[in-house]
Amino acid sequence: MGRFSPLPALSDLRETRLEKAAALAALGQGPYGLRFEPTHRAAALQQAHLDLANGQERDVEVSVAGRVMTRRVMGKLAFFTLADESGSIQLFIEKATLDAASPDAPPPGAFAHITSLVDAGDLIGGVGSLRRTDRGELSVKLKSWSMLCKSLQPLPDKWHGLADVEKRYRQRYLDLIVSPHTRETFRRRALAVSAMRRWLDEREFLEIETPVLQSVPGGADARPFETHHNALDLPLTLRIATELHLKRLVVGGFERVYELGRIFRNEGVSTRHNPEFTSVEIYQAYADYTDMMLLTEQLLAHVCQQVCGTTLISYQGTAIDLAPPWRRATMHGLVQDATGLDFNAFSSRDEAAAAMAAQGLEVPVLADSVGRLLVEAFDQRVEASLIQPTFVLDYPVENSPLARAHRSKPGLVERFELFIAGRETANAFSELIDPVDQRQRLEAQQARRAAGDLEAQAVDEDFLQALEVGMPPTGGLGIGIDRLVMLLTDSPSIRDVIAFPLLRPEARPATMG
RNA sequence: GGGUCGCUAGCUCAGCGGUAGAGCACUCGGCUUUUAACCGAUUGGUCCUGAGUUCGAAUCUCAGGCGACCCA
Repeated sequence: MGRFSPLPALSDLRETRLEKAAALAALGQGPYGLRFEPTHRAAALQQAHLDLANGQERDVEVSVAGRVMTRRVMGKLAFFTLADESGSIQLFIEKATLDAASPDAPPPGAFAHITSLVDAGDLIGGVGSLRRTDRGELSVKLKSWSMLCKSLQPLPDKWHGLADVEKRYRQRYLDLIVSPHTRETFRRRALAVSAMRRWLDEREFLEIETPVLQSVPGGADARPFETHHNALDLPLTLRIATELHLKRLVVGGFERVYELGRIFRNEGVSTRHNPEFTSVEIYQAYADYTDMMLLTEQLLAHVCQQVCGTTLISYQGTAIDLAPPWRRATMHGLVQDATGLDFNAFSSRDEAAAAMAAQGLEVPVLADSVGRLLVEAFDQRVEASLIQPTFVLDYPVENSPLARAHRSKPGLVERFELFIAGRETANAFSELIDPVDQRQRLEAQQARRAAGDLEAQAVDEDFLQALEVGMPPTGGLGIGIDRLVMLLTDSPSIRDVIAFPLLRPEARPATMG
């Protein structure tokens, strides 16, 4: 039993539909058809018969299948709109034609059956010739039809569609049935993901799946979901990143690897966050973060071109140009431009904090170093302003425990994050491969963890062991697929690009408990 | 976590202290060129839940639930 117990009024509607299903069964045609072979999809038919003039017929036999979206019945003539995945086409249902072509139908005949037993929402198949009506609507002039699935539930309002945002997420199937825009969003998402995989595969990147269940979560600053393995009596967490396992694969000799898959972070829900989301992480041996910048530009411009047909897109009314090359700027430079503060000049955390406070910036207690304050200042004053694609370079080492120390700037690491439309969209490093340095960095993280920072990373001994065996210099990159798809589909909320976003379970009346 | 807004028929919404409403959908009747078809009639309600104020609450108050948006 589902969570949606039918309300009394709804059961009346449902009851009538069940009665119609029974009537269909009594006519020898059940409410649930077997196979049906459509010769065409609606869009293909529309395309192929553009030349058919109004009021003209074309004596070809076609068959179509889909969901009845609207019904207009007038005496001895009826028009149904039939929608399939490609689009829709009208059924021209004439009593004389249909009854003559279906002599087997018992009285009162085939026309009476289709008009009285088929509701909006039902899936039917139809066979007939083509006719463009006087009003210019290409139609299948019906000779026979069959019920493929009797729907027991009413469709959402045919004019307003599904306006209730919550219902759109909870009953996504309804949203998909009535909202072409929603269908297009998920079609584009699939296109983006497959274009990305193809691009990587063509460049000899190997996709290797790594564990979702892990005993030590690592690779990102985030709280994990916790679970438990019964047979081993083992506490486990769901992965918060794929980084540490992909690096083990690089140690193992795979020089170009990636994984495109689901990540889980136990954090709040917002228009930009869903607890499970999709990322792709890409590792290339013998490369560094400058190589990853080039790769990012080319990969994302390619995906955008494939999905949108152009690299010039519009996001929430703002034009964004994804054609490479993209702006590159250091975090220090951007913060100085925005606030006038030169974080290279500060010699202590307190000095930086005082300067920030003087500029009206918030100073969180957890930000206990000049570097962390720099990132704070960036988040508060710069991030939202980075609309066109921008690589932000050279992060403080404190915030980047897995990135390699900068080759020429002390205290910094070779890292960039990509911002588009004011949002972090990608994150990359020259990977830290020095096992001794890595151990110290993770131990420092562990200490923060012990001090109460629940998002600080843990020491992963097995990973450190792998680094001791030796990992080639490597460039690593992570891209948030959901945020990318938001951009490519002009979607304001991450929930618009996740078919079934996490929602609190619906409240049930106490009596149902 | 904070703020604002929302929750009334299957759907979309109005009603804001005095008999629970409209359009669409459903059901019935009419209609051979409709496409939000049209015309007529009839159905359909835990007004999110609970407590309070009141002669009287969908409406006012408080608490709770769920959601949306903005902020952190």
